[in-house]
Amino acid sequence: MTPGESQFVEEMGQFLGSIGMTPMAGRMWGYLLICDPPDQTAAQIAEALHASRGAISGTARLLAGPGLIRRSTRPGDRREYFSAPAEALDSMLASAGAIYRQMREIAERGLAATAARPPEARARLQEFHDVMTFVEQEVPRLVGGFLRDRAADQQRRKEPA
Amino acid sequence: MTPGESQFVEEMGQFLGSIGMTPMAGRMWGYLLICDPPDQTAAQIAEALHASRGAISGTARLLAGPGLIRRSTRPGDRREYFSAPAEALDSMLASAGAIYRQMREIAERGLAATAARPPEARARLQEFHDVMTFVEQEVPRLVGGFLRDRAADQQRRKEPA
DNA sequence: CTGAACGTTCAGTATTGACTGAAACTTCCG
DNA sequence: CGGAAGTTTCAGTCAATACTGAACGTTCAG
Repeated sequence: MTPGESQFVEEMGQFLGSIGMTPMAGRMWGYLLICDPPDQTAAQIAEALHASRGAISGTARLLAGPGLIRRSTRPGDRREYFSAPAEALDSMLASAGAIYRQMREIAERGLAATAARPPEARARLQEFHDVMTFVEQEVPRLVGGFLRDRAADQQRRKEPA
Repeated sequence: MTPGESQFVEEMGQFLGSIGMTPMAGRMWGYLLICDPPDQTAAQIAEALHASRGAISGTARLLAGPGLIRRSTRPGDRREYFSAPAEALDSMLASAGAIYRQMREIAERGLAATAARPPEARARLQEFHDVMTFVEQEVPRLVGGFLRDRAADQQRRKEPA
């Protein structure tokens, strides 16, 4: 990796670390976005990131869970290959959607807990809940549409009329 | 606070804590969403949350920065009042937008750092960048529209034709 | 079967950082 | 000018947790 690439990886680490994931998850995800070839073994990643194998193993589970990376194997090759495929963006934004869902659910429990209160005391929480509900429904739809359009564009570029 | 309300506050704390904010920020924000009256002094909040005044002070700065809460004063009253007004939702979603902006910026630096690479090696990062750019632009617009419609609805309810 | 390569697990470590509580600062009243 | 009420700041403490590195389990080659 060039210094610039290394800095990109590190920035991804810091950023994802700052929003609740581990720094290593950010580094690994960032590295898999720019590495060549796109499929890398755990050992390659560990060396590139100067990290222990244990950290890679744990982080791989973390990222594979929500579908941010893909694990694949090859016939006659015992090693496991990791990659950050294009579909991962769907997964990533779905995870982001899960955040909104959680907030909506918390708001619902809060509304239940304040059921005895006068409406004006619950108005703020109610609005919070309504906005979360809206976002939870509409944002995935919006982004899904964008991804579909984009995929269609690229298809069209390959097979021009 | 009833046990149910207290649990809601705690859940907000855990949740915001899990996505990069401090637990105290979540608790304070949650409490301000359901407290009565809606304006509370630092001392009242500290007592309700069983927290130190120092923690409230620091957290108040943290939340007031991105506009999640409002600080207000009253004539003849040296105390400061905090509240989580409806406008705060705008601010909150704007902050969420800031996350997408940061990711876009990081992606742009990454693209710059990999400028020498062949296009297919940069495709994943490019797509990531494009999606972030789209989300950064369109999500605030979408939510803004919802909030505007909602405000209009409530206005209409107050002044029926 | 032996040994190597690979992956996982887990105890230990080191760092981060959230919160406390006391001290300092500011503002207003008598 | 005291003094009280409110707020901020900051050093210290404590818990959480990200990562390391070694031991273990597993799969395949010779």
